[in-house]
Amino acid sequence: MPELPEVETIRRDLLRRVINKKIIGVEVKKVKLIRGRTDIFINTLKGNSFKKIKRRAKLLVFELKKEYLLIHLKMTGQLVYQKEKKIIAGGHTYSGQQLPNKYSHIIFTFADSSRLFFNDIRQFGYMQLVEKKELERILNVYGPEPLTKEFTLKRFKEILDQRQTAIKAVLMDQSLIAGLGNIYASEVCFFAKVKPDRPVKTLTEKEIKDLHQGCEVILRQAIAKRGTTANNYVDAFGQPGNFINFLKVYQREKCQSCASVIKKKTIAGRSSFYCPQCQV
DNA sequence: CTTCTTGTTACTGA
DNA sequence: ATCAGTAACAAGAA
Repeated sequence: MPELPEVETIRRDLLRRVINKKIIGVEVKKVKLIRGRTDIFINTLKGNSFKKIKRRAKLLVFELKKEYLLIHLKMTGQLVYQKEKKIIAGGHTYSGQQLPNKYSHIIFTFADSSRLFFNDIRQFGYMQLVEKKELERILNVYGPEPLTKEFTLKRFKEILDQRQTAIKAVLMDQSLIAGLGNIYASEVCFFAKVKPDRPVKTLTEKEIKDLHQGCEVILRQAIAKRGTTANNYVDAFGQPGNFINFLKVYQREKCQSCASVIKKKTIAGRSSFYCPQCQV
């Protein structure tokens, strides 16, 4: 499930490969993954090029000459970049995984014959063209980016203030804090030694401080390890992330710190993992 | 066959 | 009007 570290990894992977390359082909195999009109989508992208790639929460923003292409991977979306197919002896094509596959729903071809595949098993992800005004309206709904300096302890306290719900629900709410999903919200709670179902109003000063610090520490570590492949996430080169080896509680059977059996409980409609020994 | 997976949103009720 | 909780979406794995 791509969350902030996974989406950021893809963004950085793609930066040097696709920026300013002319898009010469746009193949749409599944119209439902495009929000808005498909003909406008294709006509706008053909001959265009990406000037910048930004990320807000889990949303990728590709800046075109005039408009913006939004890409959300939701749960099973992949963005995989491949250079021109190499033909080896015997006529077989060589590449890591053979693309396109049956889940490659949208394919961009660049002038140098390299391609960008949008794969999505469950077809929840989407691409959408927006004008600047609409972009601002969409991005304004998100809470602060946890890896920027606007995410101060003071701001975090303001976000928690007066809230009548569990800490993990707050961490996962994109309108309050941008980019954390089920995996990293669970890991941040472990970092702060706080049970995910703790009502926000019962948190101590130190716990709040640790939760705030945990957001930054966990996300930075996860980016350094190129994200978590718990299911089918891959980076822009089709490679899995390595942070799964560093997860403390998410989908673990035993606590990586004290070997207690990890407990599982549904919070805010999502399965939450925690150590009954380490977390209070 | 049933159950489980999760990001986002529409909807419901307080 | 605001906030919190939940069902629904969808398709594949076990």
